[in-house]
Amino acid sequence: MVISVGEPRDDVDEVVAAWRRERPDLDPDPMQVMSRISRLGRRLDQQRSRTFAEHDLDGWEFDVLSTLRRTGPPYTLSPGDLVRATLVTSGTMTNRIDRLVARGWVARSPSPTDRRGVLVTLTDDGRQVVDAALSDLLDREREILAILSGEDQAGLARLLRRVLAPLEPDQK
Amino acid sequence: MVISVGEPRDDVDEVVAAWRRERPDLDPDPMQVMSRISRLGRRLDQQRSRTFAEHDLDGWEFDVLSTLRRTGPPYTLSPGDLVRATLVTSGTMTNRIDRLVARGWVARSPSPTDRRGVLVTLTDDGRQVVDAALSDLLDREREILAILSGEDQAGLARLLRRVLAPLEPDQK
DNA sequence: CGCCAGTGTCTTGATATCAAGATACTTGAT
DNA sequence: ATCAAGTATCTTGATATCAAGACACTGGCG
Repeated sequence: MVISVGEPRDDVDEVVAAWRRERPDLDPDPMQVMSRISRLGRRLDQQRSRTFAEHDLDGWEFDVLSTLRRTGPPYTLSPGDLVRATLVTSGTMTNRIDRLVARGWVARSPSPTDRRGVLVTLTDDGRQVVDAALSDLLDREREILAILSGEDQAGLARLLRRVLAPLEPDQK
Repeated sequence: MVISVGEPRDDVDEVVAAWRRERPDLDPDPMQVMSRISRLGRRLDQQRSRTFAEHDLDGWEFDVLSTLRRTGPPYTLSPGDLVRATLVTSGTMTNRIDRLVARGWVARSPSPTDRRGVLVTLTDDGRQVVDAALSDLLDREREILAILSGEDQAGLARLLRRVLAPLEPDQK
């Protein structure tokens, strides 16, 4: 993989160069993509934490509240729906819902159609918090992406979609 | 952002469409990139865990051992170097080194030049484990990326580098 | 109608992580 | 030579997460 003149050099370039030196028998090219996705995931999480701190909100809280918010009125999903949307285990979701109930941002109620089931509903307070935080989050994300042209952003999204789609279970 | 015919539709497309409906006052385009990076980060972690399980290795163990391995002989770094390379806190790294010492994969020794300092060195066992795991990891990553042409992989790496570089501290 | 494999949620116990701070040492300025 | 500020590592206490399993209920099939 050739790095054209004028491109910034980042930590992953150093890592790949080091592997070429130490393990010349292997081709480290996949890291050019994979390590950057990992590192970006962590850096973006750090950014998100900083943005949400201004709203007294944790990243995981936003994940749950925003999932409920974007479904539209009556802002209700089952714990199982939330598990599938957020890539955490069921035990983790039980714990998260407990804490969001304690904060007054969601309410639990029994499902009227399935006696094993529970419904989780966003409260008015919860909706206000997530609405304000989302606006700030998008502003901050837009700033980070401003280094790319609109076309490059769209191209990046398209390439990421193609890699991600086969990794998501139950395709349509 | 227009989705051309023939592109796969993924969960993030659904999320973005939902936000356009529920918050038409906001532009959710940044999510097309940011949410996919987050989700890919988690999915790739899951893949890595499965690959490493065959080597009785955890993802965090690989992160530390591989950082030492790629520096070349004598495979030695300070805890501080490892902290900076792996994006975890110093307390976490102390704990990780403790466990790797217990496993016999690294050894601690006092720094000869700084009496506050410690040196962490990969053992022969540690080197064998990380060498075998790296080969498998790259094979698996190559399979996942095979959905893209070589050119698209290089283009994706280039776009990711441009987004990541400004988020890494102390640029050169 | 009654059974049983499957499903939805929660509980338990172990563990990895972080933030904040303690401790010991180094470095540079005076 | 001394001191203050900075640096490197480790400790502490709180917390979020996961894997595995318990429990109650559902829905299809004989």
